[in-house]
Amino acid sequence: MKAYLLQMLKELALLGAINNRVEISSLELANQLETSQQTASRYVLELDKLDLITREMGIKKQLIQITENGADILKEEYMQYKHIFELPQKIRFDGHLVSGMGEGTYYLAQKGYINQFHHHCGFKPFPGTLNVKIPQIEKNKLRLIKKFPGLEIEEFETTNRTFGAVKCFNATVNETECVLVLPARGHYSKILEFISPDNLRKKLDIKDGDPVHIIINIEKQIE
Amino acid sequence: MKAYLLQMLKELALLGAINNRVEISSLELANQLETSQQTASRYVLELDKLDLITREMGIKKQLIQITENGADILKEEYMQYKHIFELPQKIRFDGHLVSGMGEGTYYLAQKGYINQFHHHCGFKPFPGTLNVKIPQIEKNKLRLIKKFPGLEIEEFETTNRTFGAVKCFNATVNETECVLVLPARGHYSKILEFISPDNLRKKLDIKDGDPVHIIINIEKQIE
DNA sequence: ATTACTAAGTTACGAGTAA
DNA sequence: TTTACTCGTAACTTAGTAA
Repeated sequence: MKAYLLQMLKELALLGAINNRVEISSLELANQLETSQQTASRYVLELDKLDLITREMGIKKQLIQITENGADILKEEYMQYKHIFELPQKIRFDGHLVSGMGEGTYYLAQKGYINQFHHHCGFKPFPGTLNVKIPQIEKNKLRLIKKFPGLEIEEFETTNRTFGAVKCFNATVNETECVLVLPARGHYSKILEFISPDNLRKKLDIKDGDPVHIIINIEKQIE
Repeated sequence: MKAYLLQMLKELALLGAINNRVEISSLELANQLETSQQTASRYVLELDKLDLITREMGIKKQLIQITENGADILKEEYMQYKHIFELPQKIRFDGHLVSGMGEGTYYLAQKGYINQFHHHCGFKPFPGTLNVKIPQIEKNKLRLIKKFPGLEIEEFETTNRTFGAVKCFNATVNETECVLVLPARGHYSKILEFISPDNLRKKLDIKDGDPVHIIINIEKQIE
């Protein structure tokens, strides 16, 4: 997202456009942003196109309201600032247990991962990940987590293929300590994968669909 | 300030550059910001020129630290987001009493102001403002206050000159209710002016140099 | 490896203006 | 009054490089 559009979105939020439609002309917006009416108008059109705001044409002025997508972007921004100025905090997710397709087992059978996990985390992971699906709305938290260094497990190659780098964060699932593993690059999945020396599914005594509460510690690194 | 520079400044803050020098190459910054190495390099130069960061050239990479000016800008941004998502909050200042140059008395002798104050605030202001000097570091709070609508007293003209619009906010000075008056446009002064139906200086029993504690209510409008 | 210059390409801006 | 188009110009970006 372009930085200048974020600026405008924030301005609209300050004017109360998150929970209400706000009646504001492009000229008024231009004055707030110290730009021209034309540019403000263009920004509004761009935000609309990106589905970050909705517009209706009022009798004279336009009525603008920020969409959920738009509010999500601002929330993420807010969380970033919070992390800059507030004490390091934990990030919470509510999700529910799902079955992996066995990929976890496949990956955790790779020596390249096992050895690095053992070296950095001090345990040999149970062969298989605990998979938790998180709601779409939490995706901004995920993006935030990825901004933090965590503990990086380097990529490696076998004779067959390359295994990408992953990032690890200390976490708890239903108050039980374990380690979140995220791909270091690439896209966001709605499935979080956790590893542990134990069989987490048994230890937690949970089955598919059960709600789980996750806390990710983004500050303290493993070891 | 340009929106894209703010973005970079925030990125540096997330990397811990507010309280420490951070060793980071322009290429690494470029990857974080999803732009080119050249652009990241240019941003760094611009931020340095604006005195928002300091730089040293390390053995290979540059060492970057955010200056107080830079941190102030980020803090203000943070406060804006806070106001978007948190419950309306009051803004506090600590300052000390100073003498006006008699301008307050002059302005408050103008019918154009008196009538509008009376109409909107329900009282005839005591002829003279209470002037409080606030520290330089609080200037970002002032900028934030100005983002809120408050109650606007319109500009008016006399035969001699034009008197600019002002914004009013409910406030307390040492727990005594009064009204903050700020010029609606133009620059920030380090002197806050308060009006009240009473002679505040007598009512509060304070003299020049005495510390005063101010709370500004940016949400609730007068009447 | 770095940083950062130049030059050319791309995008954004806003005056003028229509609807 | 509005919103938003066109289009000339200003600003920003980046490939190619030098140091």
